[in-house]
Amino acid sequence: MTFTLATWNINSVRLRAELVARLLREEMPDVLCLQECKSPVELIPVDVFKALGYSHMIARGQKGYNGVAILSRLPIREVSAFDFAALGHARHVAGQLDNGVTIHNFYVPAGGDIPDREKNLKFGQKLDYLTQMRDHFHAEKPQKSIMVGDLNIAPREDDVWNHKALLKIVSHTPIEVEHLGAAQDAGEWVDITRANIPEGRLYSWWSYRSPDWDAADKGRRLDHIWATRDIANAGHSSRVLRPVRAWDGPSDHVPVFATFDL
Amino acid sequence: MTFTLATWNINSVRLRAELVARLLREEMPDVLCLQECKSPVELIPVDVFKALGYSHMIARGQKGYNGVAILSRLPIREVSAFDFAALGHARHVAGQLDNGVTIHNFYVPAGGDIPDREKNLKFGQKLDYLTQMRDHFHAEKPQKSIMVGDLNIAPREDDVWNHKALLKIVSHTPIEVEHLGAAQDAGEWVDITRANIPEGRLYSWWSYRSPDWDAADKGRRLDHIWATRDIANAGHSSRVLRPVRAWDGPSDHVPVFATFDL
DNA sequence: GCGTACATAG
DNA sequence: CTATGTACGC
Repeated sequence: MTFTLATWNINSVRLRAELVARLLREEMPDVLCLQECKSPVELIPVDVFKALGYSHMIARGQKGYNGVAILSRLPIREVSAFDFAALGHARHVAGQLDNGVTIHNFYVPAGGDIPDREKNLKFGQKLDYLTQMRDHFHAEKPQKSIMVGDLNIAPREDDVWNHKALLKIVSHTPIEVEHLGAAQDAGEWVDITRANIPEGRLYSWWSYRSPDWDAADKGRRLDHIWATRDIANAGHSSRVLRPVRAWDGPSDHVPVFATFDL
Repeated sequence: MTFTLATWNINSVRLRAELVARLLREEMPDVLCLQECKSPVELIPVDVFKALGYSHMIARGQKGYNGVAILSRLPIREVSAFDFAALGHARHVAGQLDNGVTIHNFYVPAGGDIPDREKNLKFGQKLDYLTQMRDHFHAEKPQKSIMVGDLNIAPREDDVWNHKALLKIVSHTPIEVEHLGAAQDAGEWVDITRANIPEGRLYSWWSYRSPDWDAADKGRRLDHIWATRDIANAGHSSRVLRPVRAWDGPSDHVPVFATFDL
């Protein structure tokens, strides 16, 4: 049995419900994980997604910020919603499919502009969030699990357009990469995207501030799909849908896909 | 020679530049007077209007409020820009055509919610504005002139959907109607719209707050075209373009037209 | 209800 | 550059 899952920071699910619908129609993943829904759960336009066969949703929302949702063609039941670093933010939801596979959907704090926890509260919160993620996955070793989301960190040199220039830019600083790596190690997570596409530059985000994002190509790989060994061993393939960045009224992130042989 | 002029409170000329273009294309008035442009003059999209043959514009603007503009297919030179009641607002501009006809474009203050100058500063300013308008036209008797705009007063019983209910509602209170009448008398202005359409209810504005504006029809005639006797005597016809209220993303006002035999 | 401005977040 | 919330004006 083949299982396709996608993750996409949608930057307002209400404003871009039609873009979500287009992706569902064109790509038909079994599960789509969204971040930055920026909407209370009850205002997410579920009818649009139901009409396309996505009759199941689990989500956490708040008014203008954050928010995560898992849309699914398969039944899914909510199994957790973490609030790492006690921020009171809607940054995680997890569900389990009938086949026993657990899916974690994360939206890691962006961390502000200054990569110094003394000068920038948000940066400290980002590191704390990752530390608690590490501690959680250390205490409860995940199995038969997939974890996806906008982790707001591009860990590898070829995950950014200019490694050297970005070493002091939040999302690519060594301390963030270290913290993310610790969380990954704690859960023994396999980076599925890079397992399938080990070579070359790969980005999932391009800033809105550059109108020539395609030509300049100053991207970063902030959106990730990880899986536990048991799942990763069975075989998988990956795609990053760069063309979606050129859709009309786009998100600054593009969807990342993975297909698993379960 | 026939001369067609229109007045329209556009409620943001930048947001509705395409609606203005549609009106110009479909109706081709010689002159279009706009109010509530809500734009500095230099940010008005003049190119859109130039491309349709409206190569002349005179305007007064400010950042987020008020703002008046006269678009013209004929050469027009600015002859005045009044600041009655010294509000520092962009509420008037006047221009003269090569044939000597002067066109005044006014946006009279709305006056707030409470029709009492003791309790509501804005209401006092509205009355003061009209008093100074009266004094001006008393001192400088207009000739060969047309004056248009959103005067924010519906003077007649059949200019509102419910005369009795609106007697205490700003825009239809007796004191406002009196003040407007005094300004009209001072300039010996002829109400061209009502000279052509003397009978029956006639509205140019329907609130955004009523989704069923058409069926409920709780309108008011706030937008006017007046002319001095010399112009009025030569013959004219009038239209109020109610269907424009149903255009996509409409203003809450519709254009009022007059055609003169000059 | 629908504009604007400004602040905040990314 | 593109979102949101808030406040204000009409």
